[in-house]
Amino acid sequence: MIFRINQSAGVPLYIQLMEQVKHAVELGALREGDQLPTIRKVAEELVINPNTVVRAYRELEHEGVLELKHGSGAFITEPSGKRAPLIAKAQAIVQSAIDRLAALGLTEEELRRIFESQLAQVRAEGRMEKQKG
Amino acid sequence: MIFRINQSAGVPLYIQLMEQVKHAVELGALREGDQLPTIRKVAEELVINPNTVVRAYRELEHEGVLELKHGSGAFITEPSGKRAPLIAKAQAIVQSAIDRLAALGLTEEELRRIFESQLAQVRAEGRMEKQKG
Amino acid sequence: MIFRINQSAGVPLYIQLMEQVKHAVELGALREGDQLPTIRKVAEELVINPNTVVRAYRELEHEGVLELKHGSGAFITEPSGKRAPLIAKAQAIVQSAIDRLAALGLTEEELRRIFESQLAQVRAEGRMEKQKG
Amino acid sequence: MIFRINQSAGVPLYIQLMEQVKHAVELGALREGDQLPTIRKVAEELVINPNTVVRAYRELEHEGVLELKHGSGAFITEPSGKRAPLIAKAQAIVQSAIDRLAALGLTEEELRRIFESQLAQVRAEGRMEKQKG
DNA sequence: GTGGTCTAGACCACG
DNA sequence: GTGGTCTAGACCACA
Repeated sequence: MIFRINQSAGVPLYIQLMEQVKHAVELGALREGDQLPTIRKVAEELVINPNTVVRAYRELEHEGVLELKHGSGAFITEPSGKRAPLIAKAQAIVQSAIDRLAALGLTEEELRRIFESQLAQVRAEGRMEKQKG
Repeated sequence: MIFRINQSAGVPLYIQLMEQVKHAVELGALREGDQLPTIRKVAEELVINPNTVVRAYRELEHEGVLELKHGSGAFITEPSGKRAPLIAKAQAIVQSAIDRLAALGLTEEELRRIFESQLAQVRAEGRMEKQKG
Repeated sequence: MIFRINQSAGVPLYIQLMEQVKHAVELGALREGDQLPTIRKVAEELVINPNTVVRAYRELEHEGVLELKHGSGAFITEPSGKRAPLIAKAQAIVQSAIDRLAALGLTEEELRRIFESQLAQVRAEGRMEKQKG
Repeated sequence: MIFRINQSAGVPLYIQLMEQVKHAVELGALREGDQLPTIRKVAEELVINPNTVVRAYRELEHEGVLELKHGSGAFITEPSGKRAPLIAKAQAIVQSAIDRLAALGLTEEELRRIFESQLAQVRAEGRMEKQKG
């Protein structure tokens, strides 16, 4: 697992780290029992505050994605490899939609706004899962 | 123009106001030269502090969406009514994609993560507009 | 006397009007006793609030540049045509300096900042006139 | 970086702060990556409200001069040290012109008006940079 | 510790 | 009546 961050993206660093772990888990790149790099190592590589990595790992632990074992490290807990094909399919759908939207000449910000507003609609209609299922 | 806010959404109020103005402009509901409700009126209607509205209007001014005229009011500057049909088409595309994704049983958060990661890819490949065109 | 204004320059409209009258007086285009266009006429031509013109004329009256005569109009009071050649010389000096600065590739904002900071220095050293002399 | 303000200059405090940061950047006194004093420290030193400093910093962020990093501070973004000698030359030109003008017996206000009108001419003729280059 | 958001309300400047 | 600036101070989020 190698992390990449964007210091000036507006997105909190710990969120960026969390997303990457989740993404890797969803794709099956990280599986149950796999060990994540140590907090110290991640912080050194990215030249960020160790507390930031601690926070990312803590939040992931709360979400049940990984488990922090004192003195031995952080390990993936979720048995989620089976979702990989489903995620792949979803990616294809999203990719196709974005391609069509980009062809319309929309900017990224507009696209994001439309996405969020349509999503809000679906949410309001209760047609969306809230927990994994 | 009537504003609606959600005090407990985690999203800053001034951002919510900004989004609504932008959205209205994109849809053509607000056109160049249209006057927005005064800062005080908005603040009173929503029962929020006028400074919060000031901030939303000022940021929109920075983005070139509106112009604040001292002593006379806030006016839309962007000539963007013609984008309405384009936006409508984009909404249809997004809606359809979200429907298919929701049917797969994905959660909102997963969907958002996939959307952002595919978007990042398109951005990296330079296939996306940065400014309105 | 024909006025021109820039609604979105950030500079108050009444200041813009004042500047134009003063400039015309300095150049000798307006002389003692000359009548200025009526407030109503100016307001109609520029499509601005008559109060704005009133304010410009009032401030100029305070500065002794013109005199408002009830029922008959606004008239230049200042006997300042003799400064015309001096102003012309000053314009030449400024023009030459600006040309050299523009050639250096400086932006307008940078130039203005440098101008103000050097001016502040001269002012601090007391080498500048405060009243006309 | 040490700030100085003039409470009774008519110029908004946040503008005064902005100018000083820009000036320091142009002169090379502040370089890319340099950290500015914290909002609270500036507010305490000048005995002004922290929000006023926030506004100055935020506007500078809009202009791309600095970057506010949540939780860690404000940092200069602009790579502009090489302009220092150019600015020094410009200052000399301006200083010389102002000296000659002051010798003519012009007041500060007249000088400023002439400066602005000649500048407007150069601008209209397109002989001036708009962006840094 | 940092910056980010928001409130409550004063006083000024512009049209 | 408009927007513009500033204060005093609370509470939250991030590193």
